[in-house]
Amino acid sequence: MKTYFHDVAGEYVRINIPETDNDLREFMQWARTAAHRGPIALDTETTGLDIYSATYRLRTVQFGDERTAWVIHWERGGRFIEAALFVLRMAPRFLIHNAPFDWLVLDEHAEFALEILAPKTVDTKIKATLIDPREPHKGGIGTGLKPLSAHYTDPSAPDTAGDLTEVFNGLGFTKATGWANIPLDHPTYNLYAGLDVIYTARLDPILTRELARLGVRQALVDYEHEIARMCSVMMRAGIVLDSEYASTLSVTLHEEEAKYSVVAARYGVESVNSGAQVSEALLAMGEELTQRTDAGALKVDKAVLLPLADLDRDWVRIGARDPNPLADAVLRAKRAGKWVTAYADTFITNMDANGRVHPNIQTLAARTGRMSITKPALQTLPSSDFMIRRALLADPGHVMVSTDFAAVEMRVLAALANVKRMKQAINAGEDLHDFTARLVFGPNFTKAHRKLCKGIGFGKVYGGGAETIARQTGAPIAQVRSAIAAYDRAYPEIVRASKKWQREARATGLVTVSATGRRLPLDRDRMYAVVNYQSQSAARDVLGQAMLNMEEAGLLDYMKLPIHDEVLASVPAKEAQDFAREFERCMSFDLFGVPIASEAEVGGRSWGSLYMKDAKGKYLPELLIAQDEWYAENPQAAYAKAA
DNA sequence: GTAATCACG
DNA sequence: ACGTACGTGATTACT
Repeated sequence: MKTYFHDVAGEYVRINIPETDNDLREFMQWARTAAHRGPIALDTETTGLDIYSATYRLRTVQFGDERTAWVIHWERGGRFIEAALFVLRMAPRFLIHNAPFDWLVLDEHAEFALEILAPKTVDTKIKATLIDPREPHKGGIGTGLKPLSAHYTDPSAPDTAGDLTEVFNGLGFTKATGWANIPLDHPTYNLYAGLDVIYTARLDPILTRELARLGVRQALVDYEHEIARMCSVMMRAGIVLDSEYASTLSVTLHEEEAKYSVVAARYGVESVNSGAQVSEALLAMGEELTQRTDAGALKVDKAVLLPLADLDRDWVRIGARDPNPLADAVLRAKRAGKWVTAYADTFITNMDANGRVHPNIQTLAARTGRMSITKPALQTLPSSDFMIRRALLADPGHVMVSTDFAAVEMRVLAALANVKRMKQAINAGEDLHDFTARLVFGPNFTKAHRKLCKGIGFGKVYGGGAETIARQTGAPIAQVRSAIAAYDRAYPEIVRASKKWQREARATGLVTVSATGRRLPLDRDRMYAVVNYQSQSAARDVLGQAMLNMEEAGLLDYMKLPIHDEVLASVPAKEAQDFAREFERCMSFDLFGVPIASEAEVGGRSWGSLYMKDAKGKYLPELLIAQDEWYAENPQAAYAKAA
């Protein structure tokens, strides 16, 4: 046995690295006793974060309590693996910091199913995030093991991951290659591997006390563990990539980017992504640029360039002027460049040996509790065009179904603020913006009036003012101001709720507490954002409730992605309509007297098939048949779709 | 590392 | 006293 000692919060802790069968027996004996005392902290060291890459390896599994850690060298195989598996099976409770990662690592590389480990797990990151979801650079404690340990248990806690980068460099490795190549018996590597579980073990009771002190209910903690487990199942399954299509798309977009970069170069712009070069060249061509960025540079973003290129927001010729060829080329080169690097190429680099991508779903990413999806960023794929989503496919024999909530943030706000007339309108099944326009402008309201009322509704949910609403809707500022006043008279409860939430937040240390007990930190100079935080957070929990309903209904294995107000699923083609009704049912319920409603759309094999529509939202049958393998085999369905 | 930009709900 | 669009992820340029 190799043993290291280390000072944690003024106390010596022991890190054991078993080497012989006897050492392993001692480890298992410790585990039996420790499991009786309480949960065992658990962590893994691996070759990196790309769990599904072909060369990925699990290197060590660490177990521990507040004073003792055991680093089990999984990589040595045989008895080491047996001992680790014994404890994984035997212990009834585990503490893991950021559990989804270790669940998936052990599921994929230790054949220890997350269905078994997840119900035994308490995730200290979930607990910490429910106390303060903010990262340090946004004014919070942070949610990583290092900032949490420094804050709660030991100010001198080492940055175990960060410090290892220097160790890697000293050994001739990089941050990227070190995790795979550092010798298994390296002292610092083993010491830090062990310290991580000790810090996790010390964190948990403190976080538990803190949650109790703040009045956060255990039900919220449990619910977040369920959501994390469900998302881990989705991450593990992944999504089929049409790799041939993605490769072709990559080439096409690279060519498009190159073609328009050549045009831009004719006007002296060497790099279309350089704002300075673009603005200088446009000024030289006699264009006027008036808008400035926060830092004072001339703004040359899409909103500025489109009018110069005589294009509307849908990139259609307006006919108001001669298009500026440089503005046009920069727009097209930048779009092609972004789509290929951020999407098409990322799909290919993230693909596993089975042709699937496994996105990383962070279940509590935003301070409002919203989830985020990275590698690839599947929540942000272009929706104006089918071409990127076309690369992602339903499972073999399946088709894609997407189910959306109907205007969920407005409905949630009506429920939270108990907006009487709004609730009546929603319950009566009326179009909310029509209803509002009638209240504000009378029975003879126009389409422009409806648009303005819709904009004001957005303004309420986002906390926007008259200027922004005027800019967004194109209505004159005076009309916007009087319409907002009329809106506030029609729905006085929203103003009242905003004031109440702000008052309560000031009294509880700039934290507004959501309907589910989620703590949402506010910025002192942006208190108006409280309406947005409440609506966005409640909408996140409406999605969470719907996800729980889905698992209850046996739909988990069909779910692919949560996208804020939408769930994407892959379902057997023959039963797609039945599945669609089931997803709608799971996403429909009452919230404080407001019906939360949803609508499912059934597509073909590719996600993109749900976006093969014209400007009016009508499906394009020829495109469906040409681009989607399921519609190619079922052309009559494509024509029925458009009818 | 910061700024700017662009993609989404 | 007044008014403030909200929340993300990813890439590129530039210091």
